[in-house]
Amino acid sequence: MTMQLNGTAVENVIISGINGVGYAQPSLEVLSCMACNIKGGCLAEQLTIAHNHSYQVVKNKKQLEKGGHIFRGGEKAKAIYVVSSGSVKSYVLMENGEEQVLNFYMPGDVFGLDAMGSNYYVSSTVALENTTVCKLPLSGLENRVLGQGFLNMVADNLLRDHNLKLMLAKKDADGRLASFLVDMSKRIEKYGHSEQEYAVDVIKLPMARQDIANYLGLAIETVSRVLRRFQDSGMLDVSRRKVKVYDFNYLLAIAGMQVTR
Amino acid sequence: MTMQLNGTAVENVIISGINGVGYAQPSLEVLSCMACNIKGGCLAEQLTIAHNHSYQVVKNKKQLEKGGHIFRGGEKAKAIYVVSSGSVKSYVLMENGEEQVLNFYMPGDVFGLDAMGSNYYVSSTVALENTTVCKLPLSGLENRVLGQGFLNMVADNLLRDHNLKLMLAKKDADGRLASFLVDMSKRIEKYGHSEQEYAVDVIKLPMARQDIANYLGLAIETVSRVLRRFQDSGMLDVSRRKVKVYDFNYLLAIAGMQVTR
DNA sequence: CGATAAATTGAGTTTTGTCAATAAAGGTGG
DNA sequence: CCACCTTTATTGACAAAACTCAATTTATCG
Repeated sequence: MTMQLNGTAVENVIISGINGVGYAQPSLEVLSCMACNIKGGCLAEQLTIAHNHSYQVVKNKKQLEKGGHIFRGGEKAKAIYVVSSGSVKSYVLMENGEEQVLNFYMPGDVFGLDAMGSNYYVSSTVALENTTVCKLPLSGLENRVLGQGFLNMVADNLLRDHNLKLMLAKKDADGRLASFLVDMSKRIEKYGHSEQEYAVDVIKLPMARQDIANYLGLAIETVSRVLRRFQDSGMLDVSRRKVKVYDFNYLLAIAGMQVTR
Repeated sequence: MTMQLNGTAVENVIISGINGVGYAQPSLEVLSCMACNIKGGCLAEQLTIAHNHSYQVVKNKKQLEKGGHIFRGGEKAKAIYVVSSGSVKSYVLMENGEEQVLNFYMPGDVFGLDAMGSNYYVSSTVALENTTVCKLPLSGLENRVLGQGFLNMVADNLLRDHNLKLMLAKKDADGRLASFLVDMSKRIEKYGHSEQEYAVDVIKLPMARQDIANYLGLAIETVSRVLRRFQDSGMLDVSRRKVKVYDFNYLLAIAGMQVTR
């Protein structure tokens, strides 16, 4: 069962760690890895396997409602998180009260890495929709043998940052929006939403226009206007938070260079 | 002795790994860790200590002339680097031939992390001045026990990226330049250049104006104009690549929020 | 169905980029 | 050591892009 408190449900799933096997508690599996829709390469699995010869592995699955915070900047903490379902944004509050969005996290993405170096989070994270995340305590992480999965994850995070830099340094708003849409499209299909509409390049944006604006360093009006210009060109169709892309190559051309592995 | 080839000098320093001690080859120490001016926390040391119970650790110290490349995007490689002295920039070439500068690396900074996840570098790196770097082969890294130093390093890299995002997302050029100067100032004093002029907030910029522009996503003319405006306000003095800061608090105010540990 | 929030659209202003010319610095060879 | 040349940086005038302010339309939620 789950406990409702402050809009989040917490369930501790304890898995006996005997050489990676032994997932034998069906009643607890509702929110555990077996039910997780992350296809392959979940960091939690990597850390579990690296760790399970001597300890039990505790995984905290948290369900969050839209708008619920996972953690806030300044909080003392030592854990990283994986998005299981839904989506998350991370941000910092500027001195003028505006928020700068640092990243969006989709299923399979790891966030909270900035706490690795210290005991405090620098950014805040909030669910953009009803979301499930998997909490991975960092205590003892420094003494574990880390798998290639961990290194890949770190590299992925750095690559994504590189891409965001390319987005932000790109001078015109068109390029930023195009890059953003290409990135979102890739990250959505990466974990294979099987609904039919995702097969025809339909991008479902979980975040508000203001979030996109704060992410790309643009005014919200500029985001609207660029999307309209894209639509008027016939390249895509925008209806609120659903973007149907008809000419993905053109979108790529406007986006320009992307850094990939 | 060092060998000159293509503007780079390569020296392999082999250190017998016996529980972290045993640095007993004085003739080889010229370019090795003992002579390294990185004060504390060099990643090379961290990896050495973690590794040296079973293998010899080979460190490749490379001397580069200004303009010499450490690696280029697309190259197959598995190594990360630490700046020992001098400075380095990383960049990617855009399809129009312009380069987007991704980062500047000062003594003690680790670069090349984006190769961790694959066998290929995505960015290119070049020395901004006469520079010494320390090469750390990545082969076998995934099976080592990683220390807190490694995690701190990764977290530092992510934090720096966060700060760059804040810089780039900041709408006005003044804020970007101020953030950039604050960041450079901090990173220079971090490793304590002992020359007197560094004590009075003198920032020696190792990169060209065009590099700053490509880094901040601005036109080179805008960089010049903003620096002149800063100078006209009396806050600082610019003479070519030397910036004397008289009112650091005012610079901080213009820079706005910075993410720190 | 109404109220609140989110998104779009328009008009005018500010900022930044582009193009072009000039100035200053650094390197090279006599 | 100096003159020349090349590179780097600065400055000005204009054009283009993006922001701000304001009003309107469209969703969302109770």
